[in-house]
Amino acid sequence: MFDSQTPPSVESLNPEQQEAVTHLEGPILVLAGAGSGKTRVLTTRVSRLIQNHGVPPDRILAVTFTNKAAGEMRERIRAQLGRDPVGAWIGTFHSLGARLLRRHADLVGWDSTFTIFDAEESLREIKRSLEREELDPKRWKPKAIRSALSDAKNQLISPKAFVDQHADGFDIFLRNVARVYPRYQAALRDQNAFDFDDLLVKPVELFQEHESVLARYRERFAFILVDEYQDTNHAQFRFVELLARGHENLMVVGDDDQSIYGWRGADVTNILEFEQAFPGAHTVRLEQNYRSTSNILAAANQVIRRNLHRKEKTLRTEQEAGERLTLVQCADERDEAGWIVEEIETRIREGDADRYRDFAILYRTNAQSRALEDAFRRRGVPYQIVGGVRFYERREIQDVLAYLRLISNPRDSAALARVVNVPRRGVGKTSQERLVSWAIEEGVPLLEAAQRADEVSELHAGGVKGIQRFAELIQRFSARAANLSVGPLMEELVEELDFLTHLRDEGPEGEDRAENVKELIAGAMDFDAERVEVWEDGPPDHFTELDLFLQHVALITDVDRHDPDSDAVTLMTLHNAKGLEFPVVFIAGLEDGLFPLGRAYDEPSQLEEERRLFYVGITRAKQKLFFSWARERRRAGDFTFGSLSSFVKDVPEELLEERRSPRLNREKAALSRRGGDEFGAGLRSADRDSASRGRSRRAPDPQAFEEDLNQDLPHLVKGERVRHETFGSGTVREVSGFGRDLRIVVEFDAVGRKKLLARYARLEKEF
DNA sequence: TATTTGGTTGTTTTT
DNA sequence: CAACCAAATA
Repeated sequence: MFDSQTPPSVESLNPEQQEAVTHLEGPILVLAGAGSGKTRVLTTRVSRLIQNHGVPPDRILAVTFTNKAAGEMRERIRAQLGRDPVGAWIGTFHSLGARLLRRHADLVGWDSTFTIFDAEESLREIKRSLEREELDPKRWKPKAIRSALSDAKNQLISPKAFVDQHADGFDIFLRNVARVYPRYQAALRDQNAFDFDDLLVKPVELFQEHESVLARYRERFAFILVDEYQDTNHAQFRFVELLARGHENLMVVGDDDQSIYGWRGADVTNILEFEQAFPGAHTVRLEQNYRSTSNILAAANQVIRRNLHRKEKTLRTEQEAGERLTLVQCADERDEAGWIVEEIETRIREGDADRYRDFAILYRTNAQSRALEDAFRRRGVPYQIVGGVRFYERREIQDVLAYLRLISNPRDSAALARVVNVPRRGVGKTSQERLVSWAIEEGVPLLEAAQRADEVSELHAGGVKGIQRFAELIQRFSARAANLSVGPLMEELVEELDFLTHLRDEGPEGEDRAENVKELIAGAMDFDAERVEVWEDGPPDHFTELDLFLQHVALITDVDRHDPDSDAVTLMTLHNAKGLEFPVVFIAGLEDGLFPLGRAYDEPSQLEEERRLFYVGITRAKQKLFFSWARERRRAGDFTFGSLSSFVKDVPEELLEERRSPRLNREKAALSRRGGDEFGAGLRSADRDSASRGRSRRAPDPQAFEEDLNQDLPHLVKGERVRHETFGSGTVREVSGFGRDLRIVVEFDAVGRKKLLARYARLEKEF
């Protein structure tokens, strides 16, 4: 579009875009609706700052939501400028945080060769902390603790502050979190590790506690731009605020209607109250959509206007109406998947010049990908799944990475624990425990203890040998890492461990695992440290390429790995679809209870977030949008009957074309032919398990399903008196959701307030 | 110490 | 219907 045209022209931009692009100094908020060309605005502004205003690229800081977006931004700026904006910092909050910490870790009490713990590793560490506090990980769910810790960190609440606040509080859960937090944080420090949240929190701490450092970066980053501002949390806000105060040359771009990360601490008020936080801020609204047909856009507008808490805006388009949206009713998730694949093939066959890569299927939960994947496999249609079981989270990948982590950071005990017995070295659980306690007694790092395993009297001879062999190997590779790049290093390591053979011996999945490791090595081979880190005056010599590689893989996401050039249908969650666009989009699983999720009915604000997610999904589509839902779906092992999502009911009828899957049509026809006698040989194999439960005998009428769903649940009303088997008598205080997800809050006379799922609680009315 | 078994648990969404 | 984990076995 721009090619290498310089200086970047603003003539092809609309007046609002021009206003944003040519804005020079002071705070500015760009409310950019979906598909309104915000990336173009961001890149053009950066290019112009450099080209027309002589701003040196290294005075610019741009924050994006994904690494991929950062890469694209840099690429487009390069295209506009005709050269790379050398020295400009463009990246995600997390990668920029990591970069800062590489330089200043010592100031916050860490070492610059720190390791980054992913969510899984941090969960293990929390378990260890729980055990050390003698709290039962069964009773206190590590995941719940992790999310509480994450919330605390995102609120910039330090361990000390958290303890002050909750250690003597009335909430037992928070009291326990207060016991774990300091332990957990100390464990991270001992291992010279940060978790994801620390990458945001610690830079803020760094700035707050070291004024001169802050002053330096304030001075340096004379222009700051933040994309997807609606999804920033408090820590991120502080990060930006600290840097921008003073010059306040801050441009934030976002859309409150696309705020979908509230559950992980994102705070919409950041965008809603930007003008208060930065008085005198200029505001520009981009409401002209360049992406979707007017039918699609009209649907999006109608859906989102049901939300009460938003900045009023309406997207416009000059595009023609295009096809109507299609709503398809299916029998179950297999039928749905089959129908989608079929439809894709039909559209390609009929040659609307569509390629596989023009299609995307979006869904609410990762679990839904399974049925879809099966259907694509069966039909031999190329697809790529983004998310779900993430590549870097696979066990074999994590194992190889754990070796590398330990090689790079000898204090990483978590990594040691993970692989000291992989492949088997005869070092079982008890040996490991003995080694750990010896290390603690002697006060030496775990890896040193491993080297001196022969001094640990309680260890068996075989164990000692295994441990020492392991420690020796790590040491040897640490030395190699200094002057060997990652690819070859990893290859040598895997070779030495005979890791691929080890994997292949494991069973049927072994070959796949071996392939994954090969892919990892291949990736490491073309790893280019320059992509991760730009050191103005060359990399300090205590960093190896390995260190940077590990940082890179810790922060890479699945969306980053999405390859838009391969000709395959994209399957991903609605969350992952943010910022992307496709000519044809399917939104699958549009049933109440699934999308919106049942528990979203607890809180109006949660329901609004779900609706924004739906809005994000709709606005991904350029030409054609499909909705699908299934009357029956297997979820968590058992069958669920569903009804059409209430969200779809907000889409005006005249925009919708309704269809049934061929299978439903056949069943319906068969049914009416037999005049209501539903017994028979006509059932297809997919129905058999449900038939065996005697369910598919019922007329497949959605209304009937709905009623059936509720029939054995008591009809409960606020204020009513009920009786529970164990809790005794109480009064109904709150009723939300319906069907399977009917939830109630009961104030019990004896035990107080409880949240219950009616499905399980077996409440009886009391008279 | 390693492997198998059986029971439990859980499904939002992710940097 | 997983995947994960603890206890029971080989």
